Amino acid sequence: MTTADPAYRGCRLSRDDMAGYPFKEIEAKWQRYWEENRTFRTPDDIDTSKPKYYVLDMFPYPSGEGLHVGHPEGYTASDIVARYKRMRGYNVLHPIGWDAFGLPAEQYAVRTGTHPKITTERNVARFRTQLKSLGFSYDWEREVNTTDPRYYRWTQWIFKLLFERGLAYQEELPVWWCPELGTTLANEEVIDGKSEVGGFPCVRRPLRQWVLKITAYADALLEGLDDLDWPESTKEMQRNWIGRSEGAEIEFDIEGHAEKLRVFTTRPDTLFGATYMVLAPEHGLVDQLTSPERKAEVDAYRDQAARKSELERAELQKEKTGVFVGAYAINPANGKRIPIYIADYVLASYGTGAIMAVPAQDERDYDFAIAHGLPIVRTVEPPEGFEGGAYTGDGRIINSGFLDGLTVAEAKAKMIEWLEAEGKGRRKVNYKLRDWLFSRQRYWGEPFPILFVDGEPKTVPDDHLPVTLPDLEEFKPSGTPEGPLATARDWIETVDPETGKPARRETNTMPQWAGSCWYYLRYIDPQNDERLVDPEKERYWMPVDLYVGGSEHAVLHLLYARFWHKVLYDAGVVSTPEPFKKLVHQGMILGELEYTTYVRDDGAFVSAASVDGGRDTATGRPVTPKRIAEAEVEKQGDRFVLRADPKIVVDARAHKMSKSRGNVVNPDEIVAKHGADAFRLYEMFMGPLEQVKPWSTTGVEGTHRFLDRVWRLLVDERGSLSSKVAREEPTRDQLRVLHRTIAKVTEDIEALRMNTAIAALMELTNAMYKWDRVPHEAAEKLALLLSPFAPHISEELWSLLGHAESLAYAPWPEADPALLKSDTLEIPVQVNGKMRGRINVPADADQDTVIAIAREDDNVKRHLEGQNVRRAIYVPGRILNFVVGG
RNA sequence: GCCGGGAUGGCGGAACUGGUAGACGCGCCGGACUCAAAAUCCGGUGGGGUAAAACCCGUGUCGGUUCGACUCCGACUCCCGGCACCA
Repeated sequence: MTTADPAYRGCRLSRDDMAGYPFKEIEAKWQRYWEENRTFRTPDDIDTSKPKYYVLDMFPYPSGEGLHVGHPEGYTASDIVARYKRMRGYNVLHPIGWDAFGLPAEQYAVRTGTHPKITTERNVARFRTQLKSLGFSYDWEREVNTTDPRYYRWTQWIFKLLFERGLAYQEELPVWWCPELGTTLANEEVIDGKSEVGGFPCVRRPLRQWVLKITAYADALLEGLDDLDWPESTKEMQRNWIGRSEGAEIEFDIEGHAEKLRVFTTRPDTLFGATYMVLAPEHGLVDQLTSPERKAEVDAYRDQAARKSELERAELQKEKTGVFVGAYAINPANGKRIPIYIADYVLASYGTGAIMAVPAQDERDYDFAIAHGLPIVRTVEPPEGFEGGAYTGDGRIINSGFLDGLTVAEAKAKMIEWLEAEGKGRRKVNYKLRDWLFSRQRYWGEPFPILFVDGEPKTVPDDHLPVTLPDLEEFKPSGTPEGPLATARDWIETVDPETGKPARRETNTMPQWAGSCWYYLRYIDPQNDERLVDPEKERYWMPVDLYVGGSEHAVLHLLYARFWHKVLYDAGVVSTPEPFKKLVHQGMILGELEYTTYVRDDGAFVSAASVDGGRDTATGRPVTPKRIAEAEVEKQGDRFVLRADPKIVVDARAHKMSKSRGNVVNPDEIVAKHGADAFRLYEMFMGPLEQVKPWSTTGVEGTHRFLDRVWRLLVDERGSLSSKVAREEPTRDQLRVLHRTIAKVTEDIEALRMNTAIAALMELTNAMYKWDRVPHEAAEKLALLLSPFAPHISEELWSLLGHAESLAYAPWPEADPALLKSDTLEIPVQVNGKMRGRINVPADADQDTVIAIAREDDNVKRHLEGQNVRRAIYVPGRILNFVVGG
């Protein structure tokens, strides 16, 4: 680092803001210093003998709204760790970039005609300014942007790799088609039959699509989870999403037909109890199996099922509908004829799209059997007194021939053995995970590096990458399943560079997930035009040591990224099987706590306890919610009531921030009013990082006040170092407080407990206010400890304390264990587990001494008076408990 | 319905392996400074009780283990997040 330019040091700190320290000048000054001195630049040629730490933030989508207060929460936590690790001597990689492809920019383009590139540039510029204003220690020279052709060239390169490895294929698939958006959507972008963006109705229709074979990695993705330091809930969500289940595939003969019916079951042990079969309405054999006299009914049912939205199918689940197709299958275990039905409670997309129904051991089958008068044969003996219909627990096998008397687990194994010996079935593992629909009919996404030559797809040669997006005049979705790119004739019609034959380009583009699947690799080597990432650099920096981002990405982004990473690992491009070693989700920040009353149409207040569905339950008349001030309510028992009329219960809760509710907090305003340091500090002080927590305006004022106190402790009215700061040795007591704080802050940062680390710094400051003079050393340590949290003020204090260089690489203070202990201890004394007094004892006092001192305490003495002390339990240094009585 | 997380003062939260419940901050109350206000500084602040103490109650509910439980065990209530006919 270069010596601070006198221009910075001489920066006049204006005194017009009498209310507090001059944070505006300080923050602007240090942001400029860091930028001009490239303080947080992580060089390409690095001393690799030093340990590394890769701290990654989930990069933002640069929306037109700008940053919201949720972004800086995770970003501040990771920045604290990055700054801390630098001071501990690590090489730190702490980058940021832009996930800038996506629907909003395209929709904006449709509305206004503004090219998404323009919108994106504008939004990125705004985000960049906002992030810089918060003092994050990113290496800005490593910024990546998924919409930059130099970046998406490598996204395309990875797609080629997937294609060449047989992991990308085309298929006619029923996909969600949204007429309003004029595009298809992935399953996860459709909620209850409506588009996630916009809430427009969607229908399913078949379309030629690119699909990635993520199912080939299902087991690897499942097993890889075990060793990851990730939130258990997220790992569990991924496990459920993959949905591995073990069982058997069984073949049923069909009476009078050559075809066999294959089903998947996790309960092969119950085969003897299979009394009918069900096909999904979409199943391929339905037409063949339907008898002429049943055809009308079956067709009607299928039509009806096809028209039902997912929502309706889900909501009508109480009633199990279905129709008999007029054919029978033969149960391979007992040779019995069992009827075949179609019913929409069987999903076409899972397993084989057909099931064997065992009503005695499956609730859904039981409901259906009852509704359609089908036989129910128990094959597992329920426990005595069992009242329900289907029994799904363990027990002894009955009515099952050669399985009788076994447990469920034993019978499963034996049945599979039998099926395999008889050639009627086999062991089988099934997954809920489906292959990943990877194409979108949009403009603002990565083009596929694919040419169709003679109707066959082939990849574009590497030296012709990237395939760049053509500039369009018109961004409207064509309204047909062909995307907007279909209108770019000159772009589509091209020549295969390898054969010279005419070729057509793929007009689909990749989904937004593509760019975010591998961006963490590009940060390592962002300018490399020869390779995706230099292998040597990759080996040094990977894996990501800490990844911070929202839990809304718990499944999709994090699963897709792991999938790509594993493919790259198998291809030898990366050196680790998993990309993200430790993962943390920041909790959502809600709006300020609100008190809400309900006002009836006649103007009367209605108690929140008797409001349901927007109506007063007593009179049935409509009510409107009305927000009221905190001063108007008081707590009574476990609820809040109106102060003026305690019969009226008031709702007290914090809501998600939303424009419609008008409770959105704008970070720019907070920074302008209280400064970036106070803002960062407050975001961390609110509570545990992972927890959902409500915003509080007075809370920010509190952290601002704390920084004012720190400033006034060390700086006088003229902006110079206070005369209280003295070149003198700290006393033993001062050292103890100081070193306890060092130990606490260090442990807390390591464990990401930023809230308690800040509390410790506040305690230290409170203690220092009681000192007559502040030893220089103590002031320095305070500045260093505070610097990861509130870097600007800390740098300014550090500089006032006589340092010419930034503290960004100053060694982190070490706690001396010898200084943590005090000479005397305060020991709480209990009698029969109840607190009766406190005594002061020498730190090295033995049990007998402690007991003797305790017996002298007046209050303890009174409780021991005339009592028989049966035991005295002394936990050294912690507590003493007398057990008395008969 | 299933899976995961949670419930502690007026509010956000703290209490690490069972050992002083309520750190720290907000809010509120009182005092100092000021003509006054703001800002700042000092003190108080779970509920009851007392002149002050003592003492009693208190970590969603009920029960258990223990010298001792916010913490461990069992049952339950409510809240938040996710999945949801996955055979």
